Amino acid sequence: MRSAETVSIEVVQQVADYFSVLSEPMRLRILNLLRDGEKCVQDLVEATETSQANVSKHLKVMLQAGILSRRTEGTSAFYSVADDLSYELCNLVCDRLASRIEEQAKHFRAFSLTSRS
Amino acid sequence: MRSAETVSIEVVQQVADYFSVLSEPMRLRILNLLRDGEKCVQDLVEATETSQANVSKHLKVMLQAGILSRRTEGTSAFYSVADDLSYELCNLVCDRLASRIEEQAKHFRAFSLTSRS
DNA sequence: CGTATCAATTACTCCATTGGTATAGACGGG
DNA sequence: CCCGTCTATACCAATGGAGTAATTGATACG
Repeated sequence: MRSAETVSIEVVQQVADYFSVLSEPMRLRILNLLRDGEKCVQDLVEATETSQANVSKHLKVMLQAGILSRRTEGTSAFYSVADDLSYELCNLVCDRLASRIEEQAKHFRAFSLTSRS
Repeated sequence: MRSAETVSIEVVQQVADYFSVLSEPMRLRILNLLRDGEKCVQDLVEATETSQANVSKHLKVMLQAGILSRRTEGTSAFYSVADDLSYELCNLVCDRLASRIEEQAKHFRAFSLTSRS
C-alpha cells in the first residue's frame, strides 16, 4: 500500500513537473498536431501561428520531459511523439470533462421535466 | 478520428487547466494525504507543515476543479476526494517514471557487462 | 456574552514562466 | 563563396501563481 509518508518530496516534485509540461495550451496544441506523425519546427510554427522561438522553446520542454523525440535532416529538425502516455492522460481528462458536461446536461433535463409537471 | 483542427481552444484550455491543478507539489501532497479518507483543514495544515491560508487556497483550487468535495461540521471543514481520476493520472505518471528509471538502470547494467567481457 | 478555535479571504511580495524580438549557428542552393 | 532558410538561444517585458501575514466570519465552549 501507498501511504502518505512513503512518498518522498522528489517523487512528488517529478510528478508535478510532468503534469506541468502538459498544463500549457500551446504545448497541448503542438502535441495534438503531432498525432499525425512527425513534423518539423516550421510546420508547427505555421500551424500554431506563434513565433518560431516560442515553438522551439515548447518543443525543448517536451523533449527534455521525454515526451518527444528529435531527428535532424539538413537544417530541419523533426519532432515526433516518443511516449504515448501524454495522449493517454489527455484522453482520460477529456473523457472525464465530457462526462461532467453530460451530467450537467442531465440535471438541466431533469429540472425541465420537474418544472413541466 | 480526432483531427488537429477539430480541437477548439476552449477544450485545450480546460485540459491544460486540469493538468495545471495537478502540477503543484503541495496539492499532490494534500491529495496523497486524502487517500486515507476525508480530513479537516487543520489536519492537513499539521501534516503539510505550511500555513493554514496556503492549505485553504490549494483546497479551493481542487474543489473548484471538481477533484475534491467539501463537508462542514461545526467550524471544521472536511475535504475528501470526489473524483478518482487524479489518482489514476498520478499512478500512470508514477509508473511511467519508474519504468524509465528501470530502463536507465538496464543501460548501466548492460554497459557493466560489455566492459567486463 | 466573551473568548477561543477553525476556516476563508484579502493584500502583498516573490519567483517562475510565457511570448516576443533579436541574434547566432548550421546547412543547402546558386 | 555568399545568401537564404531553418533552428536554437539570449534577453526582455508582462503575466500568473505560490506563499505569508493579517483580517473577517462563524461556531463551540466557558
